[in-house]
Amino acid sequence: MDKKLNISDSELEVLKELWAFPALTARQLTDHLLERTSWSEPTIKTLLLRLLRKNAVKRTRSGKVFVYSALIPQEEYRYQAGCSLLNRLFNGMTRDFLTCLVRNEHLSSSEIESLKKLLDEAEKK
Amino acid sequence: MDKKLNISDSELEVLKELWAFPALTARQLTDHLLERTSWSEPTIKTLLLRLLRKNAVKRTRSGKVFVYSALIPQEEYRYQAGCSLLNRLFNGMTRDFLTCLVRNEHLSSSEIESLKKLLDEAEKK
DNA sequence: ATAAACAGATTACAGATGTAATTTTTATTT
DNA sequence: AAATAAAAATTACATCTGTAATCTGTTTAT
Repeated sequence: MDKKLNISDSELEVLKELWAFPALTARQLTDHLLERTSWSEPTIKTLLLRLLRKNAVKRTRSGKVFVYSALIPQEEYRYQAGCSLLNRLFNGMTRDFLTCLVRNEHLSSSEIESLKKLLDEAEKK
Repeated sequence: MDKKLNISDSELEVLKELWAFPALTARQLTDHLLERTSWSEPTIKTLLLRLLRKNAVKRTRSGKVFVYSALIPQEEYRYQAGCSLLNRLFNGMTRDFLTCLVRNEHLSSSEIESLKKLLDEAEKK
C-alpha cells in the first residue's frame, strides 16, 4: 500500500544526484547541481525539502550538518515510471513501444543486436 | 521549432478519445468520457479548451456545433513521450529500459518471443 | 413567443511545480 | 564576545493542473 510517489521533473534531477552519490550533504548536493543545472541555491534546497516531505529522501544529522540520501531506489522508480508510461500511452504493450521506436528509426542495428541478445538471455532463465 | 507540447495527464485522456475517434463534437466526446471517467461535464469542456489553447486540438464549425479533432498525431506524441522517458530515466538507453522490465519479470516468455521477432524484422530492412 | 435545453464561455479555487528571495539559526573566525 | 559566514527554514509568487460551478447565448419544443 505504497502511497503514490509523485516526483516532479525538477525533483527528479535532485533525486538522480542522490542515486549517483548515495549520501551527500546539502552543500555537496548543491555544488553538484549548480554545475549541472541553472538553478540557484535556494531552489535546490526547496526541491530537497519537497523530496523530504514526500518521503522520497531522508536525512540524518551527521555532526552539525545533515546528510541526505534517497529513500526510493532508482531501480524501483524506473520500473514504476516505465510501466506508467507503457500503460498510459501504449496500453501496457511493451511491444507497441518498441514498434514505435523502430518505426521512428530510433534504434541502430547494433542496438537492435544488443536488445536481441538481452532478450535471449531473459528467455534462457 | 515546435514549442514544447505539454499535455497533462487529464488532457491526455481527452486527446486519446480524439485519436480513437478522429472527429467528435463536444457532446459526443463528453458522452464517451462520462462513461470512461468520473469527470463532470464542465471538467471535460475545460480540458478540451485547454487542449485548444495549447494547439493540441483544433475545431471547426459544422453547422451550429463545433467538431474537434487532434492536431498532434498519436504516433508522434508516443514517440516524443517515449524518448523523453528514456532520456530522463535511462539516459536514453532503450537497453536499460528493457533490462529493467526483464529484471522485474515484467515480460512473459511469449512477449519476449514477440519482441524478438519484431527486432528481427527491424533488422532485416 | 416563452420556457426549457443545450452549447459554449467565463470564473473559481485548491494543490503542485518551477523558481527564488528573505529570514533565522548555528557555527566559525577574529 | 562580536562579526561573519554558512546552513536551514520560511515565505513568495506565477503558472499549471485537477476539478468544477455558473453564466450567457442559442435552439427547440410547447
